[in-house]
Amino acid sequence: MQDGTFTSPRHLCETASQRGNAFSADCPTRQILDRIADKWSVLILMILGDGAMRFSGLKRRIDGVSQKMLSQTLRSLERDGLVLRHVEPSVPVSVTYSITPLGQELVASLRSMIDWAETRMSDVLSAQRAYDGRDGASEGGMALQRSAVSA
Amino acid sequence: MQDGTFTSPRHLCETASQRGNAFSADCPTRQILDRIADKWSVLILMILGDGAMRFSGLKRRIDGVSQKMLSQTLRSLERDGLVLRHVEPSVPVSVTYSITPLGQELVASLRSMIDWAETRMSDVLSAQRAYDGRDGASEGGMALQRSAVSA
DNA sequence: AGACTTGATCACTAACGGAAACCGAAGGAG
DNA sequence: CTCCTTCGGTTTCCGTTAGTGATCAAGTCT
Repeated sequence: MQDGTFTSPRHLCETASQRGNAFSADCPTRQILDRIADKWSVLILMILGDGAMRFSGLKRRIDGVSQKMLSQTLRSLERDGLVLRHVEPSVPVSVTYSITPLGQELVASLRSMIDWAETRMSDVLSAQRAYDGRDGASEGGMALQRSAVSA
Repeated sequence: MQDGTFTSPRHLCETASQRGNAFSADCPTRQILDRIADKWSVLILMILGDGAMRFSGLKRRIDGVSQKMLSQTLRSLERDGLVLRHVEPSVPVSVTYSITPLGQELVASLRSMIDWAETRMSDVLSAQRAYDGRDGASEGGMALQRSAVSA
């Protein structure tokens, strides 16, 4: 039965083509997707897309991020070539982060994603309320629904 | 000192404005961002953006996803009003998932994000290789670098 | 009856994420 | 000199979550 896991087409990815395929599990694109499809990465890139900023500035701007996640995410983004880290050996060390051209390309897509989330927020919220209120109501004949198995 | 955490501007969000602000921790947009900034959500929405598909079809198409994560992610997306779930009480139950107009809007942004990831994959990979090889090389005077504390 | 299909769920483990402590260098107060 | 502070982190502890494999329920075919 588990053999079925491997019968799916591996798609072409590690072949000569320079283009990745996010749907194939072993394609590096999948790792990259997992990295950039991250709450903190998106917010950091969005901010740095508007200009360089110091560590403490990012922490102040991104409400609710912990030092650990901020430095960890910044290091990932630096490793991926999306942000630059500049250390100023001043009195107390001052570290400035900026975005690379490669990262700037990505920011454009992310911006439209955030824009969608901010404008459609209320639609999503009402959909959630509708979904949460649908269960246990006047539905009587749906034997194959999720509620039928929950016992 | 910890009071500083709360001195940051809460931005306007739960006010009269219908528009969210992803940078404020208590704005619903943040939750929505966390939901859609997810590997599996992105891949599912991308596929459903091309047309409806059954559970097993999605599982076959998205290489490496488990049944649990697939049904779990699909239910989240359904709750958020991004996908529709249609149960066909046929011989073995057949469940078809399709995208909503709201979800279709989002797919456009996601597509450009994936497109970036697939085309820039090699750039990111070479940046990663450069970053991983930078440590322990001919750097002699960088006392404030990360390597100084790693001992 | 036994095996198989489809979609969902359970038990369990590995990894993630947050709070807070600690660090290391430099500067100032007492 | 010792204590305390700032900046940019790292480490530790621990709860939550993601992820895997096995299982389940219903129904059909052999």
